This record gives sequence, structure tokens and C-alpha cells, in this order.
Amino acid sequence: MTNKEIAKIFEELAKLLEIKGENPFKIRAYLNASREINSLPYSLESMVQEGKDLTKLPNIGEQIAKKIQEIVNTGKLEKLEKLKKEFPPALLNLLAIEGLGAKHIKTLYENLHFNTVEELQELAKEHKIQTLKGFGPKLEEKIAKGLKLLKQEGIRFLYAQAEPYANELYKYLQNAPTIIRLEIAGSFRRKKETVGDLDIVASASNPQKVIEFFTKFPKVSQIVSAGDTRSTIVLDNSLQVDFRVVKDEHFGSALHYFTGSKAHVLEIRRMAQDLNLKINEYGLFSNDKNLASKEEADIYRAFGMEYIEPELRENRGELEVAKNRTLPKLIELNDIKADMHIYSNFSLGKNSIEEIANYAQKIGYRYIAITDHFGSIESNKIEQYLKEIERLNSKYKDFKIIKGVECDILEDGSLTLNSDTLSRFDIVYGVINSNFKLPKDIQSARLIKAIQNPYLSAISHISNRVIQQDEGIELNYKEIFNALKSNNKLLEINSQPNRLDINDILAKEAKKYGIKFLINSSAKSLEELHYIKYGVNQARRGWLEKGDVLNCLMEFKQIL
DNA sequence: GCCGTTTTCGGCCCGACTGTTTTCAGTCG
Repeated sequence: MTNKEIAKIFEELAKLLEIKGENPFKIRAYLNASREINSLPYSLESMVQEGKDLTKLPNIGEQIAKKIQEIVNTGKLEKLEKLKKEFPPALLNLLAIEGLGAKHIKTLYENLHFNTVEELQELAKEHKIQTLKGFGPKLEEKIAKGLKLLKQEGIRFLYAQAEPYANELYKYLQNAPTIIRLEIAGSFRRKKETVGDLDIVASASNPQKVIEFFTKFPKVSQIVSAGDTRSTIVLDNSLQVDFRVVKDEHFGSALHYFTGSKAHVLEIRRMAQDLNLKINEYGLFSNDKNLASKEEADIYRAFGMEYIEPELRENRGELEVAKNRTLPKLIELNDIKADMHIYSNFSLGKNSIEEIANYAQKIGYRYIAITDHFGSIESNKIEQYLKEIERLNSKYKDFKIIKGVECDILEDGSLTLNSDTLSRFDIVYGVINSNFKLPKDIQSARLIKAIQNPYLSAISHISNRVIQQDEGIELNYKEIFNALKSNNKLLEINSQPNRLDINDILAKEAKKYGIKFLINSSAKSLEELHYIKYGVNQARRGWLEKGDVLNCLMEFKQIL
């Protein structure tokens, strides 16, 4: 039972209770717990088995702790199972329809007694919905449309997929009439690995004109709403964009509010309440006096805190650390002096080693590691490969190619290449490429054995997940981190946009163990060398500093 | 259902937009 699965149970519980009309604060408590569980670095299942006191976790009290134990021990939650019997499963899906919430769903169900999405679709066609109290023709149409789109529910975009749209929209909006300041906010600004929608904040002397300009963006497929200061559109790739325009003196507080995360903003709101202050998108208020609103930094300053970078705003301890003024100075793209994981056309890559080396120098790298993937029967190829690297190194003056290799970690924890072969490389990556479904303990032992191999330098994309497609392997990270630290081995942050592995939460945790990192593109082409920026994003979200990342060094450091 | 260095009871974020109304409830972020 993974944390994600447990979190999902509490989310479903909250949704059904909402439809039932249960106390909204209780519902919020379940949702808070669900969010908390999703951001835990370690598995709840293990914590339960080790007899840990779950109520020590924020937003987990006695009742929810009991429920977690029940879920871990029996695989399900009786309270949810009972609730599911009260309502047809279709109701949960309906919550995904934009503009349709629990109250409406309750009314629909109690009056029309449908059981499936199809039945509701039919009722909409017969215009039965608009006869209900509180419903009208517009809402009926919205429901009919929403039902057709239901399949797309829950889709988030990879950061890298949303990026070109964000950039294009940003450029377009810069030309909006009377616009003064403009910023993409939300999870995009926080550099999350996936974004659900784009949030954009602007200041202008005439907000209505800017909103009008916004809705005329050429790639708009639907205008969901457009008011005096706020508008929502859907783009042709079905990415939703929420846009907010305020007066320039309110830009800082609006930007802060719409950057989120929700948990971070709510925590600050609680802090404000404790001080008898009020915070909203227009500023921080003491009675009617606005204490901070022009710049984002003013808000943090008003609370006596350091400025908190957007990537840290997840309510994962950053507010407390900011009060102590001991926030990390986050790594930046410019700090990266080398890319230590690149494939050439000796294996998975498109380009020759020479092409890669020339391009790497052009984009300012001091050194790179070429790290092709070789199996056990490729000794001839390996000879050629090493010779080619040596030939090129004798040519270059202020640039060096490190001899690297990537090899598979077999089921018993051994590496595909033997010690003699491995000893000829300066950097050796281990990857798990098979037997993904081993039990957690066995999988962890497999990886630890590889970490103990004296020739191995680093673990690449440790969980082997593919974002939104494959959860990856299960590991006991406490043991893994201990092994990495005691064997002085490196952990990679793989920058492929659908990997970003190891993730932010675990990177932050690994840093506590004193583990050092590499941020690598694992590029298969010259263009993919630029993926490294996504890895840096993830590292920033994991609180990493320049000093945590070895390829920020000016010269290659022998790892072993 | 969670939380608490004023509290173990009584709070729990708040403003914009829409569609339904005729002053507001529901939804969203």
C-alpha cells in the first residue's frame, strides 16, 4: 500500500462526504491529511509496521491515524466502503466537471435518481435538469458538455509541455494595452514537475482592456469566464489558464497569492491571524491599513522572514526556516559546469562523441562525461569508445571528456560489467532496467548491494518512475540513503522532463544524510543537453545548494 | 476531524465570477 493510494482513499472519502453534505470542516481535515500523506518522504506502511506514532505528523490526529492503520492492515477503509454503497460510482466522476460541485450533484441525484453518466447525459438531452430548483439552461448545457469531456479528467501537463505555451502567452500579454507588470504564477512558477493549469498575474491601469486582450489570444479554444479583473480560458491543447489583473500597488500581494502553494498561502494566513492581521490578494492589513502589497518580498519582510523562493513554497518547513533566516541559497542553472550523463551514438544517443564535446564547449561546459550504456559482450566496442575519448582529450586544451559508462544492476545486485572493465572508467552509473516488481525489501537490498560495489559511482534515476505513467520501483529510502552516505556514492537527479528522478521531496531528505548529487541530462541528442534546466528546477524544489551538487565544481572531481 | 505558550471547546481563508435569482448560493482558486 503506497502513500499515494492511502492519500487517494482520504480524497475519495472527502468527496463522497461532500456530496452527502457532511460538515465541511471535517471534509477539509480529510483533504489536509490526504495532502500531507502525499508529501511524506517515507512510506506510511513502514511507519505503521514500525509502530510509529502517526499523530506526530501535521494534520493527522487520533481518528485519521486509526484509519491509516486500518487501511495498511486490511487494504481498505470500512467507512469509505460503506459510503460507496450509498452512492453510484458515477457521482465521484461528476466532481471533475468544471463548474459542478457537490451541492449541485446532491440535488441532481436526489431529484433525478440516475445511476450512470450515460443516464445523466440522457436527462440533460431531455432538458430535465433545467427544471430543478437552482438549475437553469446554462448550467444544463455546462453539465452536458462536461459529461462529454469526462475522460480527460485529472490530466496534468509536464512542466516542459506547458513551458512553450506559457512562454508564448507571456510574450503575447506583454503587448496588452496599459499593462505594467506581468508574471506567470502558480505551480509553473514554483517549477513543479507537472502543472494542472497556468496562473498568470498582471498589473495594469485599465484591467478590463487587458482581460479583453487576454481572451483574444489566438490559441484560445474556450472562454470559461471573463470579468472585470479575472478571466479563465482553455487553450487549444486543453491547458486551462487563469488570469488575474490588479492595480500595480497590489501586484506583489496578488503574485504571492496566486503563486501558492495553497498550503503555503494558508499557513501565512494563519500566521497573519495570530498577529491580528488579515492577508488577501490586495495586501497584508492591520485593520484598514495596508502594510505590504507592492512587492512580494514586502510580505515576507512584514513577518520578519527572509524572502522565500517560489520553489520552496510548499509548507514543508520553509516558513519556519525563513523566520530563522537560514534558508538555503538555491542552486541556479549557471552553477552547473558540466553534464555528467550523456549518451553518444556508441549506444543510445544520436550524436558522435566529438559533436557532443564541441556543442558542450559552445554552451559553456568545462567538462562532460560520456556515459554510454554497454552490456557484458561489447568489449570491442568499449575499446573503440575509450580510444575515441582519449583521441579527443588530446585535442582539447581547456575541456575534458570523462570516461563514463552506464550499466544494469542485475537482480542479485551485481553489475553487468566485470571489475576489470569497470576499472577503466572514471564514472560508473548503475540503473535498474529489469525486475521492477520485486518486493520492497528485496529491491532495496539489490540496490544497496550495487551501491557497495567499489566501482559504482552513482545511481541514476533511482526510482525508475515515468511521471504520470509508471510509479517506478518501491524502495526503502532510509536504508538506501544510509548506504549511499556510508559508501560515499552519488545520487543523480535525472533531468529528462518525464523522469525528474530522484524527486524533490526525496532529494531534500537525502540532503539531510549529507549525500552529494549530480544533476544530469542523460541526453540522447544535442537538444536534450538543455534538459538540465529541468533537473535544476527539481533540485531547487529539493532545497539543494550549489555545494550539494558535484557537477557545479569547476574541475572534475574523482569520485572514488 | 484537527488544533492549541491566551483555548481541550470552538474555531476552522477569503474574494471573484456565474447563473440563478431579485439578493444570493454555488463554485473555484
